Amino acid sequence: MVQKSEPPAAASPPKRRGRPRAYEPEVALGKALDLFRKQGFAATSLDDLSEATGMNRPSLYGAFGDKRELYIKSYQRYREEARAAMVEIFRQEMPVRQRLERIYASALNIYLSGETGPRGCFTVVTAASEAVSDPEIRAMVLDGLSELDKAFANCFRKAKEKGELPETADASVLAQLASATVHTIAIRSRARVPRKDLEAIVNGAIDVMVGARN
Amino acid sequence: MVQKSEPPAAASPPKRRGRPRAYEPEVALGKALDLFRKQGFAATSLDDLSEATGMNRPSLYGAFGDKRELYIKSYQRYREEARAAMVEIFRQEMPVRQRLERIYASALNIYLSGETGPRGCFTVVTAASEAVSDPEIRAMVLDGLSELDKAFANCFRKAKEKGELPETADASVLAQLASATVHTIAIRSRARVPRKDLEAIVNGAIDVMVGARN
DNA sequence: TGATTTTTGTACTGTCTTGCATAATATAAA
DNA sequence: TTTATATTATGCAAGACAGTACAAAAATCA
Repeated sequence: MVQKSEPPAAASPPKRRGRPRAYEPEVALGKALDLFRKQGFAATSLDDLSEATGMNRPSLYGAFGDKRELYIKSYQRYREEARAAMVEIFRQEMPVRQRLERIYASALNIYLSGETGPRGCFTVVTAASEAVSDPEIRAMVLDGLSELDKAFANCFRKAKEKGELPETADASVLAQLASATVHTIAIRSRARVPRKDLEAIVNGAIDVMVGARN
Repeated sequence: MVQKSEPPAAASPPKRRGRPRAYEPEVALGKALDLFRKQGFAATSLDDLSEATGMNRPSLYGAFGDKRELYIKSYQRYREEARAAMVEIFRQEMPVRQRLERIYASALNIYLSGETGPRGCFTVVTAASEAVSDPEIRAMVLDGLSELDKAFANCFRKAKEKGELPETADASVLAQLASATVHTIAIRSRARVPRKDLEAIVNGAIDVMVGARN
């Protein structure tokens, strides 16, 4: 029930009035995200979240609002992390094949990590569950799906410009295949398909998308 | 709370002793499946199931066991239906492209139907949720995933034999792409991506897999 | 008709759940 | 030292939940 009683230790000590927080919101949100990813929304109780974050229930409400709001904030955090990883991979110049390999390696690392089981893709997990009945969550999931599509489309468009792909290649069709490959490994990782099988799927898909390695 | 009070009306009236059932197990299981697909395991209460099936809770227990057993039986029912649809499509001889079109059309019909929202693919939904923590359910999901892979692999192998695909085509790689396409439309359908977008994804994928239509 | 069997319907138990009210605690400001 | 403020911790209230016990009901069999 204690997260780490050290004072914030942030760069600027803000000299806040009142009793100091016993938690760091960033850390707590990360813990909540981990739990939601593992168990889903409905199967995760506030007591579970309280234990995982080291915050008691009233503090959770004060910091993040009710369970649904906490879920939404957890999802936004997830998206930020995923986007950061993507941006990092897109910053440098490199051949398409290599870029795709990096993207899928990053995705596999994210999906397969987790102490008590593979964490999978939170967008996919949320699409399968809460997105159906909650319009606001659904809108976020749709945005997440299309962000991935767009990133891949961009990737293939650039490759065409650089002459790495034939002029006849359809960037958006390839992008949807690339997204589909992400989705299939996200699903399979949840069912604990071994990493090497997932890597084989990725390699086969890359060969089809950009041509087999000479 | 009443499913239809008519007597079984089945082909052979079995003359069972005791008070007759007020429900038909097959019908009730179908209703339970519908609800589980829509809401998932954790978000579905026994009261919900009781209302949907027209059976009261004790009858549910008597007929199907506890909630988890009912979920498992619902999933098995789903698989039987999915398999029946597949077998039907594989019975007749036809070109690969047409067979793929039929398979995806059938999948889309299953995923998009549902009065209160798209029902999606129960294998995918279950993989994302219960499969992580429940080994028995996970085993069933893995079986479902590989059954689809195998069906597609068979389809492509036959196509190679008939000369519809080049000898260099890798049936198992194509099969995993075909499965990935099923998974991506299953996910997207849950986020209520419009049917025509899903059809575009399917058509693009088919073109990549078996070559664009002249 | 009465006994037997099977299922239904009601009600109950104990646990878990969410959300909040209230008091105790720890800090800064006056 | 006192006061104001922000947070923690305890605990409560109302309801949802899973699962079961038990009596009433509806059929067959003797």
